[in-house]
Amino acid sequence: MMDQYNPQEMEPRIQKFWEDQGIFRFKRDSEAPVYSIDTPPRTLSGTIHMGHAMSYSQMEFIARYKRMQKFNVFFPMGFDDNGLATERYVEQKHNVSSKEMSREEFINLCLKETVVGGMYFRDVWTSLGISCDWTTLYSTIDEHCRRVAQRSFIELYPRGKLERKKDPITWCPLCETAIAQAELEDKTEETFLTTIRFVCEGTDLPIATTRPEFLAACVAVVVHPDDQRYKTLPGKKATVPLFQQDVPVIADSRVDMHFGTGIVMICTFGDKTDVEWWRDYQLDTRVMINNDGTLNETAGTYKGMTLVKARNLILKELKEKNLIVAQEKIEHTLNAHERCHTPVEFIIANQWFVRVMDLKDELIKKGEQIQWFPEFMGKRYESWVENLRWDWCISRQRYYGIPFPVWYCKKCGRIMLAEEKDLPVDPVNDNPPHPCECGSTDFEPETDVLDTWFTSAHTPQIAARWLEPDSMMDILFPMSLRSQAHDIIRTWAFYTIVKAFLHHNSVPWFNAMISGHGLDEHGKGMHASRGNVVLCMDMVKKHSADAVRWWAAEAKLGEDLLFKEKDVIKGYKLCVKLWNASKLVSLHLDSKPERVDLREVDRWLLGRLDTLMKEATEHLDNYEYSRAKNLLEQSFWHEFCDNYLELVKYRLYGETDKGAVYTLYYSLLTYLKLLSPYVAHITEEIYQNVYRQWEKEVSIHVSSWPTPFEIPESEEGQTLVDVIAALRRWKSDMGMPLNKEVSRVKLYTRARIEDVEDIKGAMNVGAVEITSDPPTWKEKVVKVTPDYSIIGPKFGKDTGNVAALLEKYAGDLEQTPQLEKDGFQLKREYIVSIQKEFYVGERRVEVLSAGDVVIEIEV
RNA sequence: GGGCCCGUAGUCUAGUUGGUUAUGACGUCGCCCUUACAAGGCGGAGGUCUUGAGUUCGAAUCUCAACGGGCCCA
Repeated sequence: MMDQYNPQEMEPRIQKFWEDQGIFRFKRDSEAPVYSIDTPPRTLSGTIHMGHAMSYSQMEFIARYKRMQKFNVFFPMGFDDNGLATERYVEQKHNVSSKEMSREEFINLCLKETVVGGMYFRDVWTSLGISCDWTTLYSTIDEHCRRVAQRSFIELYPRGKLERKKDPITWCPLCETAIAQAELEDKTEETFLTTIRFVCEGTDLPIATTRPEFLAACVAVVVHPDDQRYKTLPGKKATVPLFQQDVPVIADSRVDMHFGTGIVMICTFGDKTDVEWWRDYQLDTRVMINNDGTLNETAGTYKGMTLVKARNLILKELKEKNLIVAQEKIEHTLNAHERCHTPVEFIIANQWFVRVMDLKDELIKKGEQIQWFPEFMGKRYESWVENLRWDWCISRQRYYGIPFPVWYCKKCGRIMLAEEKDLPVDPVNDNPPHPCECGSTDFEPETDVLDTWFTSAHTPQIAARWLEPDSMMDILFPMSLRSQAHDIIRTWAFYTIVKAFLHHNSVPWFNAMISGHGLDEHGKGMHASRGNVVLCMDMVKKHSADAVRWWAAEAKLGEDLLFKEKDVIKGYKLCVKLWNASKLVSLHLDSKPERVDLREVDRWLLGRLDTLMKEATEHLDNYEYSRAKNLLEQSFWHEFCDNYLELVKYRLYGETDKGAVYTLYYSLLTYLKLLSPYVAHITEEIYQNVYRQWEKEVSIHVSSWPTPFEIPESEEGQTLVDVIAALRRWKSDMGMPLNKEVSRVKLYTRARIEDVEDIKGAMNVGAVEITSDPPTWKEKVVKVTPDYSIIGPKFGKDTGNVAALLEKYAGDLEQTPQLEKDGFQLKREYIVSIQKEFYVGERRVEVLSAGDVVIEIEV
């Protein structure tokens, strides 16, 4: 029996039921086709807010839908607790610094937080009803993941795909580690553009720069080859002020002639383009900064200073020596580390790289083999790969990560890799497998750790237990779907494609569903620092998990969704409506109904549902869950509740109408199934209460996705629904109860109406007459409402007379837009409304229209 | 500067293989506690579909340009 909708009691009970029944377990031995999802492992951040709730809900809708399509759905879950994100979280939470504790101690603290965080995540996802298979749970620091990452390393190195080189890399001075190109973000900053006087063979050369502190590291100056001002310069030497080194003048068309003076200085290394030009022209290297950000001997008298301090002193010295030509304030964009927003520097150091620059063409081809939703996201991937200028740096000078399986021979410098049987290893604590070829047993362990992405690029393989005795790679890889947000196309998506290509010569997944972000009500990302975080758990407790999920389903694929609490409330209202409609239906079901002859209105509803099923299915097949949801919402609320339920009620009281019961049973079941991927709990509860006794599947979520009844949409049914709706509106306007008796109704129409029982029954009409003749009423204007806001100012004291004339000639004004009467110009627009009465002989009737039908009501 | 996405009532939004009167919700105003539901029902007001040009019998929809917003990369 259905009482009241009570999500607080019901949802946890339903979640426990799902878990107890193992509804979401992947079935290894099943014959059913597999649908696998490469899910994003959550990083440890201490909170799960509505943005996270949105993105996980979206893949969750697809998982539930595919399950009902009878796929054996693999929906794994993992935690990405390895790496900088965790380190920073732990440092902040415990107010410690990784540099001030022992490596061991810090790693243990991270591991402890990982366990705490993991439990929290599981609680939140469970309370939201995320239908992942918790038996698949992994963490990117666990033994299997360490083995996968290290195994990838020892496989790729001998194949020449990895390289250790002393090369410029982007360096985060705050995190004190190398980072990859993909981890940079743009940051706009206001700064000074200073024009400095260089000298070239006796003449002055004005060079504009935003970083005068890099003068000591200047190795070349560049002009545009077409720049008439500097036509003669390329090939000559320029002398750098203060430091007096001579540098070549180069011509390159990448120089913006119109920026500054049109001459650019190249330093090793002030920014990314410096590195690129240094590479292209094989320029000298004058490294000026140490890894701690201070200056070295190249900076001469500025040695030992920080960049900021040196900058001020250099500017001062330039000014004193009259070497500054101009200075202006400008906005410019620089590169910052996306995790801490610190502007990056460029240093040269020994680091490990994955050689992705060699693979660009093939990686673009792989991208083309993946179907992207929305389609344009594929172009984002492609343009990222096309524009790549750096190999992927995978060395991180951190602690909490997966170690490189590498030692270096102290005697001959050879690189020693771990052997596969020993993985995972920690070279700091473990010994190399055998002595070096040179005979030495004296080794230096690699103390850097691998970039987190080196591991999380393997999420499909990790979830599929690659290389383990229980590997499911053969049935799970490539995966069916990757679901992620667009901001990590250049990291997670890209790296995953790289790894799948290198190890399996394959795409990692066939489809990629790229979502937007869940933002706060002003369109800003949710961050603790902004104080705008709305926790998923709070909204679930306040409004129900289904309400939160309904909100999440609002987001169009690929687009951002703003959090507005009233939209969550909307989800709650839908649940209440669904609950109450189901309650009404359930009161009239006492057995599984047999198929019987249906009335036109029944055929209308089932025909509409057929269309709905086809459209919703098509949308879901294209991952357009929000379009399917919109159609469902409108059909359920308006067609089912407002129209069908209202007009079928009269058939439910008294003797059982088998057609009505049949239609209600299957239409409600269909709506429940179609809605179940979204509002998963309430649909399960109703299924269990109402349908489980007659339907064989243990849960609605493993029942079959509905298939059409193959009933064509009924035109006559549509006409009847329209007529009944018009009569309902009319009664409502008249302030009549819906069941108030109407003695007679006459329909003027050419539409086919053969059966008027539903009009009589639903609207309590004594007799219904149908004619295809045109109506022959006499019209009588009973009330004219003039627009006093127009005629008042216009006619002044004559307003009253004009109002009377408007009333008198209202009928004529309907035929012609204006008339002159008694010296007044009367216009149709002076009238707000004309109320008419219609008469058949002396009998007054009400007249309504509904589609092609004109309705005459005897009153 | 390059690439991509977007512009529809006060707000959010549907509709984009061209086809009558542009969808729904929130908000607002009015009426109604009709036995599933007042977190409900019915109705009203509110739109130059950013602007301009083009293609067409016909454009929110296609083309071009402009303006505005967003994201990514320089």
